[in-house]
Amino acid sequence: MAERKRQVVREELGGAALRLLATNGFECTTIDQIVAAAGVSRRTFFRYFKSKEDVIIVFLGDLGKFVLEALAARPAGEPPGAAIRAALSLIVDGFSEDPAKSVALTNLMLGTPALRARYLDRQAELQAGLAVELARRSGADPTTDPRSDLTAAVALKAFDVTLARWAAGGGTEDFGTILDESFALLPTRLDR
Amino acid sequence: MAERKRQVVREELGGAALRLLATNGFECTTIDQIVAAAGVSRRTFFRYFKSKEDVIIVFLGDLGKFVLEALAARPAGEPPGAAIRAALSLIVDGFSEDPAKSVALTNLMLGTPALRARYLDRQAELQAGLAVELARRSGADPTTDPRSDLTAAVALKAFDVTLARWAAGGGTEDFGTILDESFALLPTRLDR
DNA sequence: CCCTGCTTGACACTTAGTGCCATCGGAGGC
DNA sequence: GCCTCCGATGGCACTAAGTGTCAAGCAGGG
Repeated sequence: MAERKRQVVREELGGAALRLLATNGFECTTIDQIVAAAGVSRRTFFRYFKSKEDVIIVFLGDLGKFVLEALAARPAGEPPGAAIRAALSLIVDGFSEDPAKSVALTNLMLGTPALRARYLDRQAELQAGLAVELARRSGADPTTDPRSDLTAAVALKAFDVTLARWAAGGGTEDFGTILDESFALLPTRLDR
Repeated sequence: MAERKRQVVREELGGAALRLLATNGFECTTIDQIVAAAGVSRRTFFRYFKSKEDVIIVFLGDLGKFVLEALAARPAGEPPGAAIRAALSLIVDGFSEDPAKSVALTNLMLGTPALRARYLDRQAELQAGLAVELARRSGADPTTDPRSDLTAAVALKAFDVTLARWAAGGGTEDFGTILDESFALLPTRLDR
């Protein structure tokens, strides 16, 4: 009940922030503007988000967790590249639900230094998670063998390249298709 | 003459900042402390550095430029992986000049979220630069062909893994050797 | 000697982010 | 129906990062 209410405020705040940030840019939008639009106090904002960046970045953390779960659920015999590609489908589907919003968010994130930096940091975290999962699947020791780490890095970079290209094209191309292309063009086949 | 003086102040400021940041941590060190140690005013600090993060991050930009120049100077026929590895020797040498300081700096950077994020952003910039240079060497069109981008990403990730491992080991191992190992363990050979 | 250009310090101001406390409103016990 | 407890909120004060502005100091050059 209280939980429900909290969720409402969170969405109101997130929605107002997203709208303003996408319109005015990250640096030019102040938290006072956001809370005014959402109808709560400044102090309340910081009870829902750790920082201004956090409004945009938080959901990436959940997304990463879902991808990790998806990877863990892939069949054991599947090659690493295919497994990661499949796990990423989750994000691909998310994007196609509301392409316009996804493109706006992506451009905001990739176009704002502070946000881009945070995005990369989150991605590095995900990469580490993927690496331990890949190591578990292959039976390698991730502390001494960097191969799974490198494989995860390569796969995520393919995703990165795809994301940039997709957003640059305004989201008109099919994300899944470009992603497959990127994986195919990888300077390795990621099949072990 | 004025230029000389400016350089002195810059080094004084950078040195004081580095010492304090390494000792007290990034968040716990205030700019007031830094300028007090360096003997200049708060305002002057911001005439030399854009932000607190900048003190640590600026030199990465120069480093990146040097690496790009080094890559451009490699013989045309050399495979991409070998060329990048060779270009990175520059950084390897820089590290071995003062290992203790390098390790401290690395740990500070990788251990502080804000700095790590900026580091990754700089690295992404370098990656883009490497990609256009690789494309130029291979005659590919970087706007449509993501292969050079992916190759650069893979190589830098090998560097990343190496850096983390080297810093974790306290800088006792030989950086160049671990870097070679990482490149050898890459899930691809980067030879085209 | 004075003029010019550059660097610096001081002050004021905006904004992000945090700690603290008073208040309000709903859920449940009597 | 009333009281109580608890979580959410708002307001206030405070620290710290940055930025704009201006006046003073300090070179070198005519």
